[in-house]
Amino acid sequence: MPDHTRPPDRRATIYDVAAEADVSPSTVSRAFSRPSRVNSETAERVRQVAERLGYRTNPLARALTTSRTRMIALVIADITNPVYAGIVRGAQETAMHDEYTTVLIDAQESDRLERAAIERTMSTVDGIVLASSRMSDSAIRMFAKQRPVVVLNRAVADVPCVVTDNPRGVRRAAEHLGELGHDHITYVAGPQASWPNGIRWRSLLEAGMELEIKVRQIGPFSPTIEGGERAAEELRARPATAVLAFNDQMAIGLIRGLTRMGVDVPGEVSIVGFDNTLAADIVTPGLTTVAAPFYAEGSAATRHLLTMIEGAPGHTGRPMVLPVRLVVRHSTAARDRSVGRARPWVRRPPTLAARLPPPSKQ
Amino acid sequence: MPDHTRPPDRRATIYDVAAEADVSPSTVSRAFSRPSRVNSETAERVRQVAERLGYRTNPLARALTTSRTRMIALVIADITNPVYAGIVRGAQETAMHDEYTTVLIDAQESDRLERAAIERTMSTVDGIVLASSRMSDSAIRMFAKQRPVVVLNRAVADVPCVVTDNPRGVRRAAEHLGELGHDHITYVAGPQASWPNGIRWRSLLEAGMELEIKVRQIGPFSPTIEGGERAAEELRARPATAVLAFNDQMAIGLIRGLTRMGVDVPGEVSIVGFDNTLAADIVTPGLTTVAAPFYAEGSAATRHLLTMIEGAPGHTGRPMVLPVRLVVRHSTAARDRSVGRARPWVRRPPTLAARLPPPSKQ
DNA sequence: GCCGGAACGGCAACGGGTTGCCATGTATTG
DNA sequence: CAATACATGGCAACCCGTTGCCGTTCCGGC
Repeated sequence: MPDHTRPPDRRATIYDVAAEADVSPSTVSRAFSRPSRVNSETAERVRQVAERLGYRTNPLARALTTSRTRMIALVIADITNPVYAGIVRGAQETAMHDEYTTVLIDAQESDRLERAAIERTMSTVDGIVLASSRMSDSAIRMFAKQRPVVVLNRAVADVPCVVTDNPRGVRRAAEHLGELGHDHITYVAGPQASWPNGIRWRSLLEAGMELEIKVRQIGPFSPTIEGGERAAEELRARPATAVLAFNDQMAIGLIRGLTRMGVDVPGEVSIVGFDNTLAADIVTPGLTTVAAPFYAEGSAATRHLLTMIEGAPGHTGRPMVLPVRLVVRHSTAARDRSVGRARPWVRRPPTLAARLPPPSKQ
Repeated sequence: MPDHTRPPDRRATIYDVAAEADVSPSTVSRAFSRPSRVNSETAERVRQVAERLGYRTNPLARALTTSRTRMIALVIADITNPVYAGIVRGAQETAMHDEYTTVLIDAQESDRLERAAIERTMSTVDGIVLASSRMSDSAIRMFAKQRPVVVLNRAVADVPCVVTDNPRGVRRAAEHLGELGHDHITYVAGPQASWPNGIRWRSLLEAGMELEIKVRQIGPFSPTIEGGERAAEELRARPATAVLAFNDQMAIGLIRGLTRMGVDVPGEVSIVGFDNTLAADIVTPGLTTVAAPFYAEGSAATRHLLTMIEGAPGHTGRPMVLPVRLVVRHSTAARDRSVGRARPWVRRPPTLAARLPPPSKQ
């Protein structure tokens, strides 16, 4: 016979409470999980005893039979990327509101790590939000078969997805540059494996067609400040007057690289970024950029996941699309028509900003 | 009698594997958790069958008996603060290396939220790292009684702590400013509840004593760019030539605010920040700042926590101290002696950087 | 006074592993 | 060759709740 007298350091269980309140363990269980199923006076007594004994129901034991842990996993590609802070906040607040706990997994931009981490975590969570997954579509679908999954920032067939309105963002950026007199936009590409990178380029192609603006692409480069600086060097060989960068980090790298080369931003080259991270507001000149609603992304994806967990069918048709907006700052300006198209950049003494030190590692 | 023929969608259990491999469930269990306890050929066979059936041991079920979940909680004060990215990385990589999963909790700078989240999570994790906790010492000690806890960026009696060498960082900053000819340093304070804020000010008092530099404090201000801008306004009434800010965000706000007021940084005022966030390298002029080893902090705290979980006694003597270094950029310069002490700031036309727009929300 | 049904509480079988203890068979030792 | 030790594997209890099912009790209605 199990001995349910407990040493004082052990946490109280329903058995301890049951013994003390002189009811059966099942009654204690029901007093908490299905109060309507038990006499209100009894329930009250049980709750009093539980309180006195410091009883808390053990979520693990509960999960074992209900197979619900009230935990969800949020997988992000790179926690050092500030973009994810808002997403995490949105997801976590939404989850917390429904009394779910969020397990954050940082995949460190690695397909392999991402898979391994998910595999280890999957059985302990009720569902998964994949923000900017680096895994293949088929891998994602495989996970989606075993647990509710919502994909963020990417469209995967047969899996519920939440994306931002990349086409509209690109379109707005192109319009803005067009209005400033630019008739040619260079897209500085990020990682080829990145889904947003692909759709941004395609959207630019389309927008260019409609607005009668020529477009071209250079890259891919790493989606970092260093990547942007490398792109600046490449731009030296094939100058441009208007640049759309894959993200803010790269745009900032471009500003730096160009400025250091003596090219005036926005005087000679206009630059538009993507994401509207805090840094866009700090860099000189302030970066014109397409702002995405990160908090709303995390929140929407999580809310959708929670409804799926509650049993609703995942909406696997078209992805849910969230609106974006263009934030105009000082990195874009009217095209300088005095400068010839063929060789617009003249060597000139570095401007103030060119005295910036080379980027140093954090 | 339990029927262990399983529908194909259910995950395989040790019972399925046992039946298939023609051994008892306990042998399957041991084949994974204590391979030495079972014949190597048998173990191999079991593993093969398990592989074929796609068996994974259910961590919840395991936790129920072992009361080890191989999960740890990492509680941070504010995920939108880039400072925590490195800490999270360090913690997570260290945990992952030992096959632990990290549950990230964002307390959103709220004592209440922090407590509630920990309370809900505590029973499902083996230990907790509190990075910049906003709770009271006694609340922290209470949690520490129930689970292994390591505190980061704060010293709490009777609980293992990991801190950075704030005194040395402040000292190095003061020396640097002293060498540049500054004989007076103004400390721009962050949140009073913040432990680092207190120790930084006390360290500055001490350093000032030794180096014969006068010090004073203004604030507290919110530890954000806006807070820094507000501090800049207050500085107008009580000018300074050298400022040490609680963190980089505030330092950047100071640079902005002062520049907009027509004050030259570093010509008229030298500014030093704390943390060496990415933004310190992006702002113009580049921010001189005290760099903390975030990754190492997260890593060290986690490693210590893991040893405690494995049964080692927590080292509750002096906190573990991690080294810092001063990163000199362009926000500090020799004191401009042509400017009078009493009223150093002359109104003058805004410099280039003063054309910056006011800060806009993300 | 009898009957059907609701309210309430307990029993016992799970869920999926872990582990102390014992039984058997084999290897080692004197 | 007997005695002992060790290697293996199975039994069954246990971790801590949850829940289907059944027995009582009590109530209102006829």
